[in-house]
Amino acid sequence: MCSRTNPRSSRTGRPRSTEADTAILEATRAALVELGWSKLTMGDVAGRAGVAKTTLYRRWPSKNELVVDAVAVLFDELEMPDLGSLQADIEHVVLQFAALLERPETKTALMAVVAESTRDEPLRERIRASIVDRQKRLVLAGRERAQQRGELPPGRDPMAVDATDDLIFDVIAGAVVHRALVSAEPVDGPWVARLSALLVGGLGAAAATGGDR
Amino acid sequence: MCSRTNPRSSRTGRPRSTEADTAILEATRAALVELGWSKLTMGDVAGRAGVAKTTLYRRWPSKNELVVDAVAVLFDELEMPDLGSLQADIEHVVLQFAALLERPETKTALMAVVAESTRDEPLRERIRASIVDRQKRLVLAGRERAQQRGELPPGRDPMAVDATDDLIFDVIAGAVVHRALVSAEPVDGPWVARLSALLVGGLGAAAATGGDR
DNA sequence: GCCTTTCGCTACAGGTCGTAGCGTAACTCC
DNA sequence: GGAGTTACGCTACGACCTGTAGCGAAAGGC
Repeated sequence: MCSRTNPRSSRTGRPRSTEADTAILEATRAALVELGWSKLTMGDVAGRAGVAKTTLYRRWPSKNELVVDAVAVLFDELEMPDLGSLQADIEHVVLQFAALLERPETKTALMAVVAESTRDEPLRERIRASIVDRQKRLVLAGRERAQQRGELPPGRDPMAVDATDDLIFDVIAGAVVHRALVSAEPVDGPWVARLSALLVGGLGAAAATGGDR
Repeated sequence: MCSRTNPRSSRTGRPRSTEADTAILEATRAALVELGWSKLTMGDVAGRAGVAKTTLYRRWPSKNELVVDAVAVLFDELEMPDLGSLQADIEHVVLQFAALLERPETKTALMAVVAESTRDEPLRERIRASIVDRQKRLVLAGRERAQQRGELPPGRDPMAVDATDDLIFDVIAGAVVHRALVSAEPVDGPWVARLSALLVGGLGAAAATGGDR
């Protein structure tokens, strides 16, 4: 009833078990691997994690949010070392992303939660914050490096730069997801080389003709 | 027991009601609009269509296949008029595809069935045959026209041409889907212009430097 | 020690799935 | 026109999952 401005956990009472948290998320990933998204149930996850079903519902409102959190941590692996050229940077990050999509947990979960998010705005925001933004940072970093190297012209209009970043991100992430999940073909070296060549060529052509428009 | 080589329906007995077929598919789309993928149930669809639940199960093994068939007919609208240039053709087909993705039926259903298909090979094949191939034909037609116009060099190696078609398809379809469903930003004129400029530039650059490799 | 919150457990109503069984309707072949 | 075959609507059913409620016990802060 008093001032509760401090969101730093609830100061009093029994604290939530962090072990339970990690056990639940781990159990969720295991269930995704074995059962897939559609056959995964809250009761099953609770059993695997060794906790009561009510404990899950105290932390996550539904399967959707639980799975998002369980998969999101996998995206921490994504890194962006400087490989010396824009094309090399693109190829490296695409292969990393593809490896993530090859894992059965993400393969079955990612599209499913995105599908759910088309009718659930808070869920979409959760996905954006914990998964999408994490990928987008890599695009930003790669573009900035390419500009410093002189491979891309320095952006004058910040709006146009943002729009280009958005476009590149949608093209790369979309193409990889579509290749891996819709076409169901391998995202391997040759394909990635073609994709990055197309992108680098397209960016170069755009810069040569009209710039950032 | 006798020879049943003729697959032209089953010759004897009461034929299946084609009215029921169309009513069910229409009811499925209506349910997708109102309820979305996850809350759509077989019983609900049966009620809307005015048929018994058992009638649904006699035709479709599960919700997945039913929804694929219900959404697939929408992709018949996709057409590919010759607009005179590769870039114009790309922009037109992308805007058409985007309009399809804006519809609530497809928005909620498409990603969901693809997610299911990652663990269901027959379902993936059904999606490929009734939805994906229908889109892919447009890419083929656009590429051939561009070659006839001289915008793209004639492909010598058929394997390389196929690979390029696949790449373009994954890039276009993937980018549009990602933009519309993941980024949740509008696929409007300016964005489409940027995307097609990137593609045309990339294809031109690839042709100029190394060709189809 | 008192208060607060979490935990595991059980039980429960509500809803969905997918099937079985029945009598009836529609159509083909003889 | 009758026999055979298949589809239809209807009801009922067991199995499963959801999400919540209520309980006593446990684990922290003050």
